[in-house]
Amino acid sequence: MDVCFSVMITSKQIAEMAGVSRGTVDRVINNRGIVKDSTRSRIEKIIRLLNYKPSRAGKVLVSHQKKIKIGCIIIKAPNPFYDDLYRGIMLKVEEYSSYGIEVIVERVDFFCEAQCQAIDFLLSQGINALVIQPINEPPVAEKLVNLEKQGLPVVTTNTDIEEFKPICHVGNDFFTCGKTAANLFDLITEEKCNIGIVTGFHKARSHSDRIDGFREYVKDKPEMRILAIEENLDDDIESFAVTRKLISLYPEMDALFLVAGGVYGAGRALKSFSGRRIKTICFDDVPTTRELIRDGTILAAICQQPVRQGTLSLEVLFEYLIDNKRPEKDELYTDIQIKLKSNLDL
Amino acid sequence: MDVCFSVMITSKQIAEMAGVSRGTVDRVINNRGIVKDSTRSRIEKIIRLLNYKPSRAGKVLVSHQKKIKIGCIIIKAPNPFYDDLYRGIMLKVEEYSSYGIEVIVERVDFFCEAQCQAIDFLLSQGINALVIQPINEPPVAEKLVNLEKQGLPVVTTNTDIEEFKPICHVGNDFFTCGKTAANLFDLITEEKCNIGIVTGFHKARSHSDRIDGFREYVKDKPEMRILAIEENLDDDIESFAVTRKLISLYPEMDALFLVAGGVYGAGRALKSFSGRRIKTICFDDVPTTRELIRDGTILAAICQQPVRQGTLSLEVLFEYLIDNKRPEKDELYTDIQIKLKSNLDL
DNA sequence: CTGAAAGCGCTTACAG
DNA sequence: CTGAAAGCGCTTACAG
Repeated sequence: MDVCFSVMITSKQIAEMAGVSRGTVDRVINNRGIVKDSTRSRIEKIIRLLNYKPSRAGKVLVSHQKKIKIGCIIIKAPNPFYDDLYRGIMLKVEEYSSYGIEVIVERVDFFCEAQCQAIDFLLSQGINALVIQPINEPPVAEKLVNLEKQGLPVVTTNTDIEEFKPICHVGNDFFTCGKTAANLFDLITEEKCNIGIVTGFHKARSHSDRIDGFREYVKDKPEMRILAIEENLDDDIESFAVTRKLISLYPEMDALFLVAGGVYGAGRALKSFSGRRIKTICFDDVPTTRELIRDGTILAAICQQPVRQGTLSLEVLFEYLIDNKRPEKDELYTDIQIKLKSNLDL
Repeated sequence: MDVCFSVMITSKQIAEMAGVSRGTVDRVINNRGIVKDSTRSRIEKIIRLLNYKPSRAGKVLVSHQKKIKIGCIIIKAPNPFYDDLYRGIMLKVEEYSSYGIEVIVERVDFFCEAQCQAIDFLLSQGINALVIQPINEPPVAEKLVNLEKQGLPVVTTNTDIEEFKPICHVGNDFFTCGKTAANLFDLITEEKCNIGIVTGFHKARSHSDRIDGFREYVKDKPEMRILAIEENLDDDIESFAVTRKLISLYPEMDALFLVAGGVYGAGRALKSFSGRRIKTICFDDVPTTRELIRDGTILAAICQQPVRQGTLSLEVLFEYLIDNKRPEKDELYTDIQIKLKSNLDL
């Protein structure tokens, strides 16, 4: 029988053992102020010996005297995917507000200027840290670079931005997502398929990364052929049109890879060709997609845990502000989940 | 632009506004002691108005005066799956010990008596709550029933036990797991397959639930045929033997469903028939299985997030002890994850 | 270079 | 029925 006990040590105990005050122990632990070398090493030895870890609760309580504020900026758009990210953030907002940490959440339109304004507004509110789902434009990057210069930690969530390095990016490994999609096509078509691809924007990195990952996988599979790639601008009407075009143009097409938005429109297009059987895989779990999976139009969705992305982003900043700890990696990826009809509802 | 502010309210503020002491506010919030009806309703109104939520940090700090102890009993066995559950538990143990909550973790052999002894030991240590991965035997159930009678909350994790109702069971929906396996076979075999099944124990509920879920899915698919079900007693050597037997006995077998342990043994059997191509799906992500997925012997593993099961179990008890809050559901299921070669390493 | 005191938000005896 | 005080573990001025 293996037993493991965990007992709590407090800074008071450390202080008593070292024959000093708690203030001095604090100075050693957090490297503030000057401590005589001999006392410092005596205290450090005891800390190591007892594996002392300061109480989170105590720290949080003190932090309340500092009136910590965290700002969040996420994109406002009719896509219910964004609601999940928002939900994840709000879960933590509630928790943290009970910890005495104020959070200000802004949902802004998909415009560069709107996002810049939101940043300025949050600054005027005196935030100490920022979570942002950034629009990939130079003016936004510039503002973020300035924030970090002022020592204000920034976490980017869900999407990345060039020309700026946050303390941590929380998101999804788009390349591996694309590879996973190809892996799944491989299995469900027994390595032989003629694939049509409908992407959102050629220029959107998240979309092109998924396609790159997909290509990486199929490059060793001569019988998995990519017929064509079309753009749907993440728009359902456009998606309907280009998907129909692909299906008519390529009678041999038996697989459809939906890289981005417009899944509903593509689904409608698929249904309008009732004679054709086209195996389809898409990304992200939104209500209209669920419906298409249930009725068999789409076989699988590859999902990225948007709720988790929201909560994780705030957790990173919490650790940074309260425990003064940077995340271990500068990229934190959520799981790549494959959802079929059977494991859709959980 | 939508903005959402979250500001913290304290019991001190409530007290001031209601013109009472913090003690009285506490009495109202936690229903302890008697409060004059008029003061109570005045305080309650303010609490509702400001949406007051007591500070977690404050509560945790107070709880330290009560010396809370949580006991954990998990099964000790050479299966690395159990190490993941242990790891999940240890993650929270570290966190909670910094909160002043003591946790005692015991890993005990897969024997009814060993588990009963472990329960007695933890009781003698004065635990206030228990997490257990129970062995499904009446003596264990009896002990657990007694604990709950004494008001000691119990959470079962990973596996269930009959004749005892915990405040919450954290685990996996085995039935839906089985359905998902069948769904995946459906996709990768284009609805036509002759399936051999190798289970662990016919009597183990988790194993038979998976098979029931599987059957539920294939019952509408006349071309997905189950050829036979064999037991491998979760043992690799036995697994090797029965898998070989199935493959030789059924030349038409082109799919293999591995329901429980012994995946490595079954993998070796598959490799020994190099001429046959048998599509194989199994459960759980352990090192030997990863190897078989990488080399293509196994196409997919359906996984149950054992680490998450460990952390979640302790989180439930934490909420119960600190916030006096029961979990919303009495069954908390972790996600059903499908892992292929491409999304195995994350 | 170091210590004593006050305070973060909550609950727990105790006093009235 | 209600209030004042002490204390949980930590950090922050302030004093020496």
